[in-house]
Amino acid sequence: MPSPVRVRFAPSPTGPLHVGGLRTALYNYLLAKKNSGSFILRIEDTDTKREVEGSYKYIEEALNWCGLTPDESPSLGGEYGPYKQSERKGIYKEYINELIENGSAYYAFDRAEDLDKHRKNHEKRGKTFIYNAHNRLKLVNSLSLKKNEVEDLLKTTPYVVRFRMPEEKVIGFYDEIRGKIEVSSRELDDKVLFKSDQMPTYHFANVVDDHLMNISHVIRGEEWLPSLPLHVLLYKSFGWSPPSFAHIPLILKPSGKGKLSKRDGKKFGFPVFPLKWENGEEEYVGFKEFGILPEVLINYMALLGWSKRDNKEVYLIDELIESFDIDSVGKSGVKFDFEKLIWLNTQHIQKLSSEDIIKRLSELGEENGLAVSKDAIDLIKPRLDRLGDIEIEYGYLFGQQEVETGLKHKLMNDDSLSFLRKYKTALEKSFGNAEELKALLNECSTIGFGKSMGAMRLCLVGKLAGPDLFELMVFLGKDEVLKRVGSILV
RNA sequence: GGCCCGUUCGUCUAUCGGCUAGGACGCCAGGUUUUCAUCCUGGUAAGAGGGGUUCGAUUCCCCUACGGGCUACCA
Repeated sequence: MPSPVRVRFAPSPTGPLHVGGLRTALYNYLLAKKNSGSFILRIEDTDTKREVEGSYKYIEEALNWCGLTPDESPSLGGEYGPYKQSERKGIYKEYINELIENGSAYYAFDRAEDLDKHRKNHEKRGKTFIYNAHNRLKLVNSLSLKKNEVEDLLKTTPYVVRFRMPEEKVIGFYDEIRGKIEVSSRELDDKVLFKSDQMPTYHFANVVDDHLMNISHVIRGEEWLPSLPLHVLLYKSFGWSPPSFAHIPLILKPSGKGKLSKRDGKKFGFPVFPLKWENGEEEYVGFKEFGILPEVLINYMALLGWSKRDNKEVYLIDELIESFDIDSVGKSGVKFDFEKLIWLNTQHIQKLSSEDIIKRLSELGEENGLAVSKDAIDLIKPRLDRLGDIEIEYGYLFGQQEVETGLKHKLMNDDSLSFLRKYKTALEKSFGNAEELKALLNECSTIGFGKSMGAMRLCLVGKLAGPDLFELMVFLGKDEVLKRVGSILV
């Protein structure tokens, strides 16, 4: 029987969850669910200085909103807890000692300033300083010092624990997406595993936790690929068998260079976070507030870097779980395409019933007191591309709108005004269904059907847009229609 | 600078040695809708460059270019 699939999403609480992180979480989730496995949320808060208040809560809420609910997490608990690395300090201490004892790691006492100096000196000579087999005996550590010196220093000075990288060794490893990769250990350095504040670094905590939590597959961003050899060596040093690894490509800016960053949202005019994020001066609108459906965000993130041969584009989460496979994930960085997200949103919205849309709107708290009736949604659904700003975009459904002055000058002449007067009088006497209203307009029209509609539309909507004129009239009702026509006649 | 990863229409992608290189978004044109949107039809547009291997390369190999990542007691 194969061992169960257990995957983890392991963000640092250094700010809101961004789309890259969301996609990593999604791919992990899909792999877990496809294999009836577990999806674990682990918080990697080993750098206390960079921790941002509210991040954890945000990450959890964002995952829940998207439907990527973990099976085990800091707040849910689970058999393999604690799920916050800051609460696992004792565990790391125990395991780091094991590595020191078996000779895979050693103490180092170099001051940060001294190492910086070395780096700068090397740089000046066009070289790179690496803390490795070539240099470590010239530096201050338990490999270069005598035993009693080390013992003294351990009591008096801060120290770190470094990995003892083999001098010359080809490290081969396998990535599910990229295949076989080989690196010479000569290029690698003696990475710090344990910091002087007694906290582990990412590399160490990550390996220990993945092993202890019985993680079967590690799916993470491509930025970790260069440190994979180190991680593989760490597993070896412990005598553990490593999980399988898949490094997924990064999400890039829509245009220009580099990774998608939180500033890009403002720059390009779209959200980059699932939910609203406020932190002091910072304030970002999320996809949720913008009116993107959570299932659409998920659908789009899945498609960004992954596809099936069948050309299918519109997926529900269950279909994704069914179809997903890690080796169909692309290798190259992908640019975020907001237009396509909006298109997908439209597609999903059209599949919802008007009742569903109203329910979604009320969940969003979309506009308090705004009475979005089923009739209103029926009217605008085909042109609904997002669930945000309905009271602005379709304000004419809920109250009279300012008439665009340019159009007013263009369309409102003596002829059209006299038509409107005539139609208004007729409507006062008889205001029937859409069909009848249309016939009535035809009767009253002195300026041609098209122009008459234009004039009416301008009165009711304020611009030349919107749903079918006669259905709109029925929706607004006699009084409102007469009021709006009346106000333009004044 | 060093190391690692990548490179098919503007964008997301299909193709796992036989290609008239397919789909989707966008854009353009036409049709339906007496507005707009929806919808339908059609069009636009791609294998970074150079060497190999091969009967045949987008597919395999090498070089170059470009893009991205890493190079912290950050993750």
